[in-house]
Amino acid sequence: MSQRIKIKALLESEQTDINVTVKGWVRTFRNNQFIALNDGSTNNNLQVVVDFENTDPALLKRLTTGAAISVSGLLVASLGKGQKVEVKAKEIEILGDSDPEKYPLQPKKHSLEFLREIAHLRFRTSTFGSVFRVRNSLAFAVHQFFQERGFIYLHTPIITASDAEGAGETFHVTNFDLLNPPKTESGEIDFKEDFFGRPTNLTVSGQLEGELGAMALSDIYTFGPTFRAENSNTTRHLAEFWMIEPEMAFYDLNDNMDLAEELLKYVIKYALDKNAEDISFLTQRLEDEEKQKPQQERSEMSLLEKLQFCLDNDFERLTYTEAIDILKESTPNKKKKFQYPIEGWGTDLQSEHERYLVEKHFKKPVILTDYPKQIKAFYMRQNEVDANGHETVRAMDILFPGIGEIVGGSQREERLDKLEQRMDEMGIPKDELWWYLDTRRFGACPHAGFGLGFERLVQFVTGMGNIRDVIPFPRFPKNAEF
RNA sequence: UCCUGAGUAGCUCAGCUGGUUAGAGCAUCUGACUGUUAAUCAGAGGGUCGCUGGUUCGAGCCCAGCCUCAGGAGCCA
Repeated sequence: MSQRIKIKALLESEQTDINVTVKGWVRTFRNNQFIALNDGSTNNNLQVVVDFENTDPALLKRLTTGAAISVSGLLVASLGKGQKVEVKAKEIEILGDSDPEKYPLQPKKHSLEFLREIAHLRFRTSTFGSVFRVRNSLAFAVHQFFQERGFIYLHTPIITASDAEGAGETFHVTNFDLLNPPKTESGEIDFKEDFFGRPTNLTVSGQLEGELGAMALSDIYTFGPTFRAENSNTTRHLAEFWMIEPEMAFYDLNDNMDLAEELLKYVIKYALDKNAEDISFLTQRLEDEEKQKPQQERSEMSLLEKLQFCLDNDFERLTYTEAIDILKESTPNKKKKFQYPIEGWGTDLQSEHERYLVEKHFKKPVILTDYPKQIKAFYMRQNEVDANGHETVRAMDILFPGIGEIVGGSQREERLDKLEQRMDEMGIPKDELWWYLDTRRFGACPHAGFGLGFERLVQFVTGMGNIRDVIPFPRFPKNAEF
């Protein structure tokens, strides 16, 4: 018996009239003779032709949607129009039956909402097959990008006692009996008795530890899961998501922006090359979906065009202050179309403002820098006070069309006195972060880094509207199934 | 968490101003056909109308509470 060949390789094969063995899952069985077989190696199905007149009817009945089968036969040029080659089956073995009365996936269109409820089976659909092949390519490309540039992949802890954002809602980690935790004499929970001897939580970011690595290895990156216990119910938030966080010694904010832009273009290019068929399928899927919408809400560019456009154009870079000026003078602001009118300098931009800048004004990815100090984290490097008395920090956010903030980063504050002063102002406990402050005591140097939300990147490249559809098993409020 | 909308067959939905046996398309099953591309044609089966309570002679429809989902907002990646 010939060895099993994956369908992707088989469809690309130049040879015909050879014996092959393929294994996969039945998508459809048409006309009692045509099996559309898929094994996940490609979005395309292989057509297997069954000689139904000389095949046991009992076997034909078991060729149902979802069944796992093994087929041996002759690879031949197809007589039909939909495909170049097909396999004339000589031998079919049912490896796993699939009861059509109970199998939830039908040979028809399903809503993404329904498929989310059967996330364990949705990999078997064309859409999710493509999404997760693209996700895989993007993850690989991230590693390749950094490895080519001599970055060290650093594993930062999942369980930590620190909270990098200062205020992010965290998931607690404990092995206490929650109904009966040890108490101190004053009646409070006694964390000295807990597993780690102190309160701990799942990490919200590997940044602080990443900085420690960069202060010796020069260029590091992390790529791992992070956790936020925020009750966010949106198409852009998850309780468990993957983040890429490079941290570079001797980088300033411009170097940081250059690297981030280069990374994004590199991984998008990689996916476009590697997953051309998947992205073309997803482009078509999105187009079909957009046809349902009124003309005004449809996007001007197709998914493929959007990705190509992103590669071909420099991201627009401007300061927060410049952005405020543009927004102040913008038509929607003057016509009072913004739900939150631009009042003046100092408040954070709302989603509608970011969308205006990216989707209407510049019509391309935008990097905003130098945000007001008050709305950003303690570790961002402080700028000199400007002529208008504005206090800003060396922060940068990359905004993408349809996604919003995809990257957030900054040049870090390396000056111990400035950093401590800021921590005091913001009520960050210095004693708990003694190890972080040590990097400013011993051989401090200018450095910078950013965080890239991996799922938001996958959303952008696949065109999927809901972030819950670009991670295999999404974690969000009231849901931890699978 | 807030705002808006939704929850009716396996899926996608319709169901009027409250009225007696709750419908369609697709899927499934049975039969026919056999080079199909989400095959086609004929027929059949399939429902705790999200849950709990209330109003009413009578509730899928009205009211209250709860649950879940979707879109938007906030928080952010």
